[in-house]
Amino acid sequence: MRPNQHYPILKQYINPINTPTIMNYWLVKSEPDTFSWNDLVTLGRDMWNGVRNYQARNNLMAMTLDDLVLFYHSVKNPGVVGIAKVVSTHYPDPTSPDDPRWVVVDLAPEQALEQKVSLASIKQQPELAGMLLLRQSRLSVMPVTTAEFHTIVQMGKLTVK
DNA sequence: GCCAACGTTGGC
DNA sequence: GCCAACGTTGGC
Repeated sequence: MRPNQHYPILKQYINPINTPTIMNYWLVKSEPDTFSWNDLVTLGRDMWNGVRNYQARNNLMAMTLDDLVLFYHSVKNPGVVGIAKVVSTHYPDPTSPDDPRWVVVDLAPEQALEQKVSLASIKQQPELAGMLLLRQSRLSVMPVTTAEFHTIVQMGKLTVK
């Protein structure tokens, strides 16, 4: 994936003045040993399956097409490593065929951060003190505010001109 | 490897 | 409805 290949699209999304529709921002966690950002890049698209928590499930169900999603590596050197995009809204999780409670969305890689935004640096950034990530450490799918999204993107060296 | 946080289960 | 026991997640 060429680093700035998608930059013009990203710029459109993260500039509130030019945003064509209401955008939602999210954060999803994955243990890189299980499924990493590079795995998503390699696949080009992935079904985000396996969520078995109601709060996380409700967040998946609230995602709309083209929402941007911070991709967070948990456990090992935790931090945000990339930006993904919602390319399919929720549908039943095929990995729980006998349990209709659970859903998936499809995600595609949008843009790798130039620099990982570590959990430690998030904790040190006063503007991010209110992040749900810091208050509810076990939640794996969560909303992110527009301001928080901007801050993370800038910390990841994807500054908007 | 340890432990805190927190969600779920099941006894009462 | 309460709560103890237990399992899982995730930071350190």
